Formats: sequence, structure tokens, C-alpha cells
Amino acid sequence: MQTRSSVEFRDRAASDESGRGRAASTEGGRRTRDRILQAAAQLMFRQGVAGTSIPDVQRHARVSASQIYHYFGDKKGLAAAVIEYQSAMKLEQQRPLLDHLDSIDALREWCERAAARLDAVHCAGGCEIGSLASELSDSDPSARVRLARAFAAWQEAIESGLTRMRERGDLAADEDVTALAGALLAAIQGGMLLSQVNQDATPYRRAVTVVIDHIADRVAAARAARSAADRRPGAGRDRATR
Amino acid sequence: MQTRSSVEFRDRAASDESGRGRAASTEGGRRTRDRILQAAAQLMFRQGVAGTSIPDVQRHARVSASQIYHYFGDKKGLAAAVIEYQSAMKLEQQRPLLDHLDSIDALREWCERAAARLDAVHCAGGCEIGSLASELSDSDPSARVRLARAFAAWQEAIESGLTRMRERGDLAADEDVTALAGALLAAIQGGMLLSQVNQDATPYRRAVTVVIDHIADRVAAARAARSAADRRPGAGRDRATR
DNA sequence: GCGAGATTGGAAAGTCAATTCCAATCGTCG
DNA sequence: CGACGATTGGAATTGACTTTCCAATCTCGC
Repeated sequence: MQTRSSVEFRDRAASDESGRGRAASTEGGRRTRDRILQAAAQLMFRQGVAGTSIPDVQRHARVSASQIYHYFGDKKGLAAAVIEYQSAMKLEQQRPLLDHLDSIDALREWCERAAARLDAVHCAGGCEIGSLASELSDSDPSARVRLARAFAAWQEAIESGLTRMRERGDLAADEDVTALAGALLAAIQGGMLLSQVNQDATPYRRAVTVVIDHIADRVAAARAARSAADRRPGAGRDRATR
Repeated sequence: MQTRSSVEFRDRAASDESGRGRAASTEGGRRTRDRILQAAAQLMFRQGVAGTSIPDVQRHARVSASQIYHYFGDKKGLAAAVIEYQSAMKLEQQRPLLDHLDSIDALREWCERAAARLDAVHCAGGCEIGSLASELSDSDPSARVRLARAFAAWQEAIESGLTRMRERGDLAADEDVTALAGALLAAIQGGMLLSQVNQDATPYRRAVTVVIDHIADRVAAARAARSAADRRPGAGRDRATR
């Protein structure tokens, strides 16, 4: 189940990784490692990390306990790997959209894509990263920074789109794109939480719509300012050129 | 610790309550019941429901296991009581502010109040309700509706303030105050999550600021439309009257 | 084909949590 | 006072989970 992707999870990002999990060196090993990771990701998303036991993962991945401990060291290591996996998964799946979030329509379509996914699963689970974040942030510091990185990558994708809009003149030169990107990400996370609780995607749709409407207002304001400046060639020349 | 309040938690809201927890009938009983509730609320907020064991609660409330089971039936019943407790707590503590969210300044001050609390605890825990929501929504249906009610009460407080602004003419008559209130609530929740993960209240402040700025823009737009209508007495009379 | 290291199965140790039960105490009402 | 229900303490039961360990099997370079 779950859109099977081609992301093979090689030896955990070169960064830190305090755990004692070994990387797989043979082909078969890589496959079981992946199978464990996918099962764990799915279960931890649906039932939370604390609600997912190792025997649970064993059953769903059809592996024995020793394999899990062999590849991930312990449960914390498995959770850490799941965070990286989900984060990479999201970025990978959405790359084509994420790289072109430089128009109001693109933002709307991207958010609506997520809304459709919510509809499809009747709002179960909320956001893969957000759920993990809420559960682990306070209890596991190393997971917290991992999750912070994941959110940062996400926010940067939004922000870079907005920056392009600003460079293009769709947004005023002094527009705080960081704040706008952060607000949109927050609306997404908060909206998904509310939708999960209400089992209805409407709260999510409303939240992102309001924020994107706000960005659209800023675009309109920038356009108005520009055309006003054009009418009075004396002032605001810098805003029109480039 | 934690702002001790006078909310005595009587016999769980008359609604459903499937659990077998008995209400306290003597004064001493009510005190221990309260002590358990406060300890459980604090622990479940800091460590999550799954991360909080009954022995944990026993130690922090200085009670024996039988007392917990006597008053709350089982762990699920305890969690349900904690949800109601936190929800009532929030409403109670913020009543003076919640009842006057009918101006941009009031909205800003209310949100900043929460931001100051985040600063004070270094963003640990996020939102008391939001954390529980993320953990329990998918696993415990009865907890889910309880949480949905809590959020709804909250959102209604915001919405009624906006409605008053609309009636007063600060917002256009066709303004969708439900969407605006929902967006603000989502920004609060999402912002708190991001702040928790980043251990920095900035993401929260940015998110709520953007949404409130948007509402402020709507107020300005309504004012502009009104004064334009005043200048041309022929059109848009309905908008000015009442 | 051989051997080192990778991979796997399954049992077992040790811990701890959820819940039940029973007996003891306390308070209060008649 | 006496009894009855509310309250409390603490042990006992039951089950699950994390983690370790050892032996068996497999893979692949040589």
C-alpha cells in the first residue's frame, strides 16, 4: 500500500546518527531494511511512535526482531530513520510542484493537492511530519532537530517561490517572504490538525485559502503600486526597473 | 505548580461519559480527584498520554492506584477527564480576553499573551489541547469529539468577536468571519507546533501576525468602501446603514 | 568450493504497565 | 453507638514490550 516510491534508503544521511544501526551491504539486506522502514513509517503515522511496538513492525514487515535491531539499533533509531524517510518522501513526491511555487495559482494547486489527500483518507492522521513533531519534540531532542530540519526544508521551498515572485515584481521589494512562507506552513499544519480532529477537510481548506488570499492581496497591492508609479514617472522608478 | 485555579471538576459533563469513574461525594474525595486531575493534566501535557503511566500519576499526585481507578474508571477515562479539564481551564483563564476579541488590537494582545507563555516555557509542549488532539484523534473516537468540541468553543469565541466587528461595520457585511476565525485558530495551532519544534516563539508570532494583518487589511478595505460610498450617496447605501 | 561477514530466526531475560481485588479506615447519619 | 457507603493502601495478576543472545543460514569475493 501507500504510493510505493523508488526512494531507496541508503545509509542514513551522512550527518550524525548516534544509533548503532548498521547499513545494509547486500541487495537483500537493503530490501528488508526498506520493508521495515516503510512498515514503521506507516504504523508510526497511524498510531504514533509510542503506539507502535516492535512486534507490530515485525508483523507488518514480516521480519524478525533481530533484523530490526540489526539495521536500526533500537526503537529510537528506528523512529529517527522514519523521520528522515518521511521527510525525504514528501520532498521527493512533491518536487515537481515544490520547485514551481512561484505563483498564486501554483500555491493554491499545491495546497489543494494535499486537501484531496485528506479527503481520500477521511482526514486520518493529519500531516506525516506534523504528527511526529507533536509527539517527539519534547521527549527526544535529537528527533526534534531532525524535525526542525524537515520543516525548514519545506518552508524554504515555499519561500524560494515567493522570492522569485518578489524578484519578478509580483510582490513588493520589501515584502517579508519569510513571514509569509512561515504563515502558510503554519496554516497547513494547524489546518491539518483541525481537519483531523473534525474529520473534515474544510478547516484545512479554509486556513490555507485565507493565507493564500492574503498573499494574493499583496500581489494586487504590488501591482497597484507599480501602475501608480508608472503613471507618475517621477517617483518609484526603482520599483519598476527589475 | 501551574496556575492553580478554582475550577472544581464536578461530575464530568452530563453528556455521555462511558467510563465507570465515580464522582466524589465527600470533600476530601473531591480534593484527591482534583489532585489526580491536575497531576495527570500536567504529565500528559509534558509527556503525552501514552508517555504517562498510572504509576507516574500516582507519584505526582501522591495517591494510590485504587484512587485513580475509583474516580476515573481506567486510563482512557482519565484522559477524557483531562481533555475536559484543559478545555475548561483555557476558557476560564482567558474569559476576560476571549469575550472582547472584537478589535484588531484585542486580537493582537490575546495572541501575544500566548506568545509570552511560549517564551516563558521555552516553547515546551506547544498547545495543551493541540498536543492531545494530535495524539488521540485517530486512536480514540470519543476523545476526538471531545477535542473537536474544545476547538469549536475556542473558534466560536474568535468568531463572535469578528461578528461584532462586522455588525459594527469594521468588516464588510459579506465577510466570511467563520473562515477568518478558523484561519486564526489554525495559525495559532500550526504556529505553536512550529515554535515547539524550533524552540523559538518566532514562528508562532509570525503566523498569527500574518493572519491578523490580513484581518486588519479587511477592516481597512471595509472602511475605504464605506467612505467611497459616502462620497457617492447614490450607490451602496445598504452598506452604510446598519 | 571456502571462509568471512552479512543476514536471519527464535527463544529468553528483565522490566514495567494496566487493572483487579480485598481488607482496612474514615466519615456521617440515624 | 452502629452501620453503611465512601475512601484508601497495597499486593497480586496478567500481559506486553524492549532488548539481548546464540546458533543457523546465506552471499560473495577469492
